Amino acid sequence: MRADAQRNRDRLLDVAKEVVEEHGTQASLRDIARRAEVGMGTLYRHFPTRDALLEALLGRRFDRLAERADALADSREPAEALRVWVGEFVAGGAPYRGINASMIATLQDPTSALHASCAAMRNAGTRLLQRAQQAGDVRNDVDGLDLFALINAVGWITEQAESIAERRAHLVSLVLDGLTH
Amino acid sequence: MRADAQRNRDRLLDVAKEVVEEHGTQASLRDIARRAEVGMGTLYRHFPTRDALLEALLGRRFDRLAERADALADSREPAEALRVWVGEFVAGGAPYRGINASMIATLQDPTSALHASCAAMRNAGTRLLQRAQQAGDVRNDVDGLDLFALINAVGWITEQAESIAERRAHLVSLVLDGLTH
DNA sequence: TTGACAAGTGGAACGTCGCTCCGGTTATCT
DNA sequence: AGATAACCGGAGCGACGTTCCACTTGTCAA
Repeated sequence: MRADAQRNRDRLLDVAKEVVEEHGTQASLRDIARRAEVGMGTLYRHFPTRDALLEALLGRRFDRLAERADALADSREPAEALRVWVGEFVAGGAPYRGINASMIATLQDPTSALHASCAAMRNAGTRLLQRAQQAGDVRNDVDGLDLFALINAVGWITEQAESIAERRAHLVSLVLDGLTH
Repeated sequence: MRADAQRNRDRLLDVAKEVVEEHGTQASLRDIARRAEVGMGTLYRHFPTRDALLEALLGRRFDRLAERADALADSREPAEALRVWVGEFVAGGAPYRGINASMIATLQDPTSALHASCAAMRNAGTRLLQRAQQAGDVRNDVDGLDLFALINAVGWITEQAESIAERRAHLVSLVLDGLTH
């Protein structure tokens, strides 16, 4: 990649991070290009779809959550590991409004640039869940998709209203209690 | 109201119902006007905001859910009444994609045309919850907002993916079990 | 060092949207 | 029948996502 292209790419990512934290994953692409002092063509050259841009922003976050799940599996009791991970999952999505909707959309679209890292993260969560089930801590009629659906649901609702966001930990706790024996 | 105005209003509502069921609460207003064979001015004259249009479409639905809560309170055991109502709440929102987001937004904006009927419905749900708590069926560290948040969260997630929608009843059941002793 | 050219760029253009506004039309009442 | 208030359609504005292409510039071989 040419040096000027690399500069523009870096600059776009910096600005995109800022704008997405401010306006969510539905932020205006034009606005991002404008703030990066770059034409629309340049933005689209580097990130042909909105997902491609989000992938660069969120992919690492997903990877880190997947790693975190594995680390917790090694260091904590099954039920507690699951609890901690879910808490971090929900809290971690907070700064990026719309991230939960993006995750669900991504997971259904195998062509999405985010698909792989998102699926890997979901699988890591599933492993934590199964471990807790084998330990007898979690009821057996729950699978990874149930877990993923519920934690995204709670993540989503906590970004809809400040009064609900304040209860994030409580809502997570209520839902997890429903999964626990 | 003049006869022609009434005709246009009725026609707009018919078409809006159709289009919203097809495209969700974020449906294009221009599209609604077009399909109703009416100008944008006419649409905005009758429904000055998107909420005003939704109010006409969804208000009755909310009222009916509120009444339903009261009826269930009279005819069922507290825990079962809550369970049935929550199930109907979540299932009933299914045909209108985006309804859960609209409800949360509406509830935070007292100027919204939908605010009153939405708040009334939430209060009806809260009464069912409190009744179940007094009967000792539901844990006491849950309030009406927790309940409302959770059922909207589940409602929302079930409109995000067909594979999740299939599990609607199961997810509702998991969440309710978390509230139950 | 220089020249050719692939790689990279910016922004105009198109069709969409929500929303406002207004000149023309028409139902209704006297 | 005529006046008039209510009602109408759609043009216009500034935003959006996305595509496209004429122009500029970094790079590398000669």
